[in-house]
Amino acid sequence: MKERYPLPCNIAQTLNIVGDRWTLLIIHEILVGNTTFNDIKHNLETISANLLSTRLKALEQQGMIVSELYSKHPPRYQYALTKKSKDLEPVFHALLLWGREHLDTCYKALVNSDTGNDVEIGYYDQKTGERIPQEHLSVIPYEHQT
Amino acid sequence: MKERYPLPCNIAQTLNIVGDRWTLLIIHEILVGNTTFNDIKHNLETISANLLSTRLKALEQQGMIVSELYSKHPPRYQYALTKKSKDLEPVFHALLLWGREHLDTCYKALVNSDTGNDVEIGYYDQKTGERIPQEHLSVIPYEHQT
DNA sequence: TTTACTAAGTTGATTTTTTTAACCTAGTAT
DNA sequence: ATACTAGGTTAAAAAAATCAACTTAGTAAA
Repeated sequence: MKERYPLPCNIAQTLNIVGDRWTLLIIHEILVGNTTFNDIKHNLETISANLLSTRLKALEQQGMIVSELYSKHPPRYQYALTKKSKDLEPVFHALLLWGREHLDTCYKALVNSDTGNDVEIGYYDQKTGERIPQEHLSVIPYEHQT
Repeated sequence: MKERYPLPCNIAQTLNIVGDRWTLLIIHEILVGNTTFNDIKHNLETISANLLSTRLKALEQQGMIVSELYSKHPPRYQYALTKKSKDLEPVFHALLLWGREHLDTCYKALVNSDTGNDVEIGYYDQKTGERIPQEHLSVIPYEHQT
């Protein structure tokens, strides 16, 4: 595995996996239910077949997706997300909300289906469940396992 | 402006602005306080000077950063984030947390500075302030302004 | 006052990635 | 028999990124 960003940083290392052109959009298509090669290809409109093929293979190698034969005769595949890529949802939501705020033309909103109100991202203490104000967030070095 | 991803999707349009190689990492460097050309360059290690130069110009055109002369003699510039790019913080936090969970070697953690506990991303209703469980989140089309 | 060094880049050549376009193999449908 | 669809592959061309050298203006040291 060649590393594009050889930096000791979660963000850089995460982008080594999902930061290639089209990759996040491909995962997002599968997430919203477009599971076959052509579904994805048609929805992403301008992606080329060979690049989609390359990306799907790389994602499978990374354990981000699995491909399964859903029809033997004729052979037809469909792609499914693993937990690893489903866990990107907050990234997608964060990008969507940024777009809602800052794009000239916004296409989607994230709402509370109970109230119809707009949703915002917040930070919560994993143990106490309490909401944490921005000022109390702290990025700390994490001594890692070898 | 040539659009890389010509799709009616907040995520694609947002990635048209910040999805180019190195771009998010450059913004992140400025966010953590590395404000001069060489600060950024040295911290990103393998980025080339011309690409950094190109990206900074594009980001300035997009209103993501501003450059200011901080020394007239000799002329020295430093880059600062605008609200537009500061609002990417949830994206960075989401990427960091994904890395914390899924990278083989994780470098950083996001904690509650009061308790030292790990932080997780959650969603709350903009009006009521209540926390919203995943199942009640809904992405809806947003009729946009011309 | 020549030499070396730093900040903040620019320029041009090379390499890597992406895109474009054509092609392929099964199987289906008409 | 002909056309069409799913799910790709291959090769060539174009675009983007990297590498290496160079620039300009100022500072510092000998």
